[in-house]
Amino acid sequence: MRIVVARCQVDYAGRLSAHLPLATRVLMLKSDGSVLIHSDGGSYKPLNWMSPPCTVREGVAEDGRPEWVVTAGKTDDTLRILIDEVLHDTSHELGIDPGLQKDGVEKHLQELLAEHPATLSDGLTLVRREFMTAIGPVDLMCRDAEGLSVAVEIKRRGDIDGVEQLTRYLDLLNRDPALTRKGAVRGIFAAQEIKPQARVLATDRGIACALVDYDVLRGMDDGAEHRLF
Amino acid sequence: MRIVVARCQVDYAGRLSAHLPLATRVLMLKSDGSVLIHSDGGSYKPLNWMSPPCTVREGVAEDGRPEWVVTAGKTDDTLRILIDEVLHDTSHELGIDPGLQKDGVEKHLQELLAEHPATLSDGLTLVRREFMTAIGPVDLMCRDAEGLSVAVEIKRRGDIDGVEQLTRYLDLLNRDPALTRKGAVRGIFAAQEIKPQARVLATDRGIACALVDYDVLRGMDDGAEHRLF
DNA sequence: GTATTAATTTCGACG
DNA sequence: CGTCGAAGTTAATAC
Repeated sequence: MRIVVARCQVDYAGRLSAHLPLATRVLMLKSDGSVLIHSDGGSYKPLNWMSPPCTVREGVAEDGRPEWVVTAGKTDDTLRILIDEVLHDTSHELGIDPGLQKDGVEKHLQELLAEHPATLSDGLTLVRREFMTAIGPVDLMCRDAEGLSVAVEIKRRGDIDGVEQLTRYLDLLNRDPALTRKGAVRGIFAAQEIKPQARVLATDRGIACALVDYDVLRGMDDGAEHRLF
Repeated sequence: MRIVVARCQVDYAGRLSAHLPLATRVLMLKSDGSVLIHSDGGSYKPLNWMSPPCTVREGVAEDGRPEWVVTAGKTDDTLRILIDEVLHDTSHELGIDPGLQKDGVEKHLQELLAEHPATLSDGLTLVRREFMTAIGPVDLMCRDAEGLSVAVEIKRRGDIDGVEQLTRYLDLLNRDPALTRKGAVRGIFAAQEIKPQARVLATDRGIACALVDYDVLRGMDDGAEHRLF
């Protein structure tokens, strides 16, 4: 990993064209050839970058200033960094990283709701997780107290396309005589956060919305484990 | 901007929980308080980070090692960086960045197609760009050689949700007597790349697909400008 | 390897 | 200031 602080201009040509005027920035050159150009702000996204696999060629521009040309391996994307003044230049051996361990993403949410379906609607019991249909898997297929089938779509953030997805599933499921014997399949849209537009669309289509609290669910899970002893 | 290379452990608690085992990494501390933790690989995304606004508090862990605690302003997100050994530590004044100038995004695609609607379908002429409806603006509203209304949805990458979007527009537009006097409103799904599933869904719903070549369109635009002289 | 989906998405525009 | 849609999205996972 090489870290350079330099006054520079940058031009990118590839899927789009982009230009960075002369200013002081941090250039990160990773060992896989990838390059990141960071300013002192924004967020984790660099102002410009080149994704691996790619190679950096250090050359000299017409006016004699150093110019680094980064080219992608497969595509014809090109990143040109014209160096005006180098303020800092160091290299460090980092080694390979063991990587990030995550907990609390959508998969975990689905696991917890599969164990506690009644938190979505009273009397709900799980029939199957990842219930396969011709157009994809329904997150949870349940049955309510009256024996009616209920399809549950789970999102971390409930957006309009999640409602569309559940609608497609319901359209298909309601053509299945085995599922609709006692009545139409109901839909529940479950998420930690539901956008207003998504809620409106869901309600309009007769789909119930359920807000999910991950911490509460995890707490219930602990309780269940305790009761086993 | 402060750049630190250190052997460290990291723990994040917030929207999810995440952990990074002990390893050597690059820590970027931006002047707005945000922190990026980079390894020597991956892509432009850091292994872990904290978005601004946030504040870094440099403290000491129970065992005496330095521990940096980054807390978000509004939420209760917390990032803990336990420092095992500092290998490098420098600060640099970067100043505010003039920012990135882009060219070639969806807006430009829409501008070019508005000038050359016939490339989508023979005899097509533009009625209006950003034609407003109750559920949002239709990218291009056109008329074909027979005088029928044609709604065009433009995407850089044509995905299934783009087809859903156009379908919603068409449902609404086809209830407008002024538009449907000569017949139903047709739909054209235009994109630089159309995913197979999106194409199938569009075709199934009677929506035409049109592949758009940005470079060719830009070329036509140049030609048009030349012909003015 | 390809295609689909989630993401601590981030970022910009618009009402 | 929230909401909505695009992004050079990237990254993981299923097929």
